[in-house]
Amino acid sequence: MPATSSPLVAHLNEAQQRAVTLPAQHALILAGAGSGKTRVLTTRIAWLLSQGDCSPANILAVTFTNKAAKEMVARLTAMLPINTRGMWIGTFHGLCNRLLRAHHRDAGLPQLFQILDSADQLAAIKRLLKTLNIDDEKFPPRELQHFINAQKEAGLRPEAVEAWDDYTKRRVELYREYEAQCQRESVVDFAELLLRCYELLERNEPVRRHYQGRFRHILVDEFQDTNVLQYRWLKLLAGGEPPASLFCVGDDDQSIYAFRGAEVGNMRDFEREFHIQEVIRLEQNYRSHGNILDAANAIIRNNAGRLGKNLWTESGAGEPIRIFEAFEDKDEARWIVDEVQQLVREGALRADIALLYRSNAQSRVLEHALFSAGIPYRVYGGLRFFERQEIKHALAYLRLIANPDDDTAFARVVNFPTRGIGARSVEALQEAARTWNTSLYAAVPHLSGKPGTSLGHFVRLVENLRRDTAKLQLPELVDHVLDASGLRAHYQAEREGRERLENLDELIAAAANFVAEAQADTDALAADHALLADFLAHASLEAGEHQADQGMDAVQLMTVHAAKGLEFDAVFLSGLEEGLFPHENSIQDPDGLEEERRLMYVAVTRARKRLYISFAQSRMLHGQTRYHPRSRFLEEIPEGLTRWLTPQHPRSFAQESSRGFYQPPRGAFSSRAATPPAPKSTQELPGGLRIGQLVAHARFGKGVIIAAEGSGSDARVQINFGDAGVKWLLLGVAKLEPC
DNA sequence: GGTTCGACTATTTTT
DNA sequence: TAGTCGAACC
Repeated sequence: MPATSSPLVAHLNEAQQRAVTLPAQHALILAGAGSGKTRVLTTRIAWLLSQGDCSPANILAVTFTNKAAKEMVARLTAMLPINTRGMWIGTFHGLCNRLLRAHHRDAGLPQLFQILDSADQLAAIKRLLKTLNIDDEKFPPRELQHFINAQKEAGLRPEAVEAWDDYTKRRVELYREYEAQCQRESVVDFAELLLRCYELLERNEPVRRHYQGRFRHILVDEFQDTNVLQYRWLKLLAGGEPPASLFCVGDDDQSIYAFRGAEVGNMRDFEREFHIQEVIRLEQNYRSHGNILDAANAIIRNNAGRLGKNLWTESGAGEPIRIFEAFEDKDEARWIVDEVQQLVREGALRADIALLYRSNAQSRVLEHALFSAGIPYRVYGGLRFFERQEIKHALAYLRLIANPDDDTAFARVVNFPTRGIGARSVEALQEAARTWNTSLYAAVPHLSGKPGTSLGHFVRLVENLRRDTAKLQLPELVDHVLDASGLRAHYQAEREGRERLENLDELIAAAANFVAEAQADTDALAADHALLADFLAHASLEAGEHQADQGMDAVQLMTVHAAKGLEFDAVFLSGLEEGLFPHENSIQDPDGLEEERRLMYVAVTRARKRLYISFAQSRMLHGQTRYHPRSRFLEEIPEGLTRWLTPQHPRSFAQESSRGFYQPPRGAFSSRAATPPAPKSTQELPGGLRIGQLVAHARFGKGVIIAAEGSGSDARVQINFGDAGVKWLLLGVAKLEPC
């Protein structure tokens, strides 16, 4: 049967069909925003299976987020009558966890090893520094955490890190100590999951051969987001004899995670190293109207070194992009709220409207305006379920049941709820643990004298928990721990404890849910508390939903990063100002600026029908009023695509000079040095002057008009005379010559 | 052992 | 401005 006549691919466009029906070979699919990427990925799997020469067990599909993995499974289940159970579909971390559990001995880990999330890792590092008596001013824990993760993500163990200066040498030493601590405590951080798994496959030939033989087709989602180690991991798995087919889908233009190690260069490397003959481009967009796509294309064209791609659509041009200039951030927010209300009056669903911004701090003004207007809204970001304090406490007790040597968990709850074990006792215990080279838990018997008693109680509590829960089902186990640990009583006594108690109950529900899903899967439980360990891994690997009432029809607020992969009928993109978007920390560096531009590209392509872009002349930031010129990205949108809702002022001094030859000094965006707002009342200044104009003054020399206010005989302008400083001059008094 | 006060800091974030 | 964190204090 010819490929195109198969019902599986009949509804796909030509490029999609080509991608889906490729023979078993390596492939790179450049999938533009809204081009049906997930559809291609899932249909490809279905296609492979329908061809009859591979079984579900031969498929490995890798994603970055649990959400993406779940969606893939859901779509596949809808598409295929078969069960997806034999397939390995999951996140890099989830799959590595699975491999490490299955081969824990070969990987040098106990079966019930625990997974540290970022917060746990940071706590572990702080504890390490304390034990080693190291000044955390000189080695800031966060920075050290970043250093360690960066090494691991580059595939480097301490002995492989090149260190020339003393500072780096010292950090490498701490990396080594940190590793030893983790090993002692049987815990593994996120980066370690990947590195350990990579090393397992690399060093253990039978294991490697087994998986290389099993996975005939490896499919990768969001390939542009892979880091060095993830790419190596993929190469290793695909590098059997015969090799598996690597099917990578990605979009270099949507690479916005370089700051956390993503390596866009992997796409080029893949193309070269795997001799990809033909990169398939999915350029037909099914999401946005033409004007929006044209704007996105025009913006991203300013980036160098792209793999190249141009989005197009069959739907019409649609509406122009609306641009609004506000006096200050509050006005911007008010205007957005007015427009939102108008849209809702016209019948739009609030949930189809998104308010996007570059950084979280910007949400405050918007929330305030929405709240005042009584519009329901939902903010993405912030604490997630498994990151909540009370949940973390409960999990710490559960972790001690699974593994009492988990010092992070031990330290977290040894005195919570308080049971008279103060900092002194813990310090003494840490000292003992160090001398005897044991975990905190195991060090308790070594302590003699008075501090032993309350610590002894705690150890007995953990022992009892282990014993009493051995025969319990997971939800009952959790329930028992909440009571026996005193957590429930603690929050019951607390005034504001109501919500926390509800969350604890929610944890029991989550456990029940987990058991139900685990039973649906085949995996039988082997050791005691094995299911508990699985549940704990699940809690670490999947921090859960981003809060909030989902049911309600609410306007969606989020950062541009968080919006990646989502789409909305109407998108408001606010704060399009130099220093904010592009962010000032990225402006100096060409690569940073290109990543900001990709971020802008992502933002624009979120909109289906209507896109609003706004900026404010002044904005409250860090307790200071700051004046930012409008973003250069606005200038990159062709004029024919936009409609200014406010008069379009020419770009001012700072705007012109911030690009090209003149780099403003650092801090140029602070209130002192930059451009105050041009008041609406004096947009056209007397005498044919305008903001941004170069003028000459008899005493101060040449300068640029950067602001104006007042009218009539009161009209004043602010001029930046360079060396002579910034002055306010009365137009009626000062003699200014345009030049 | 818990509270309060002042200093400090301030993109983007999944696993 | 506002939120977090650590140290001093009760």
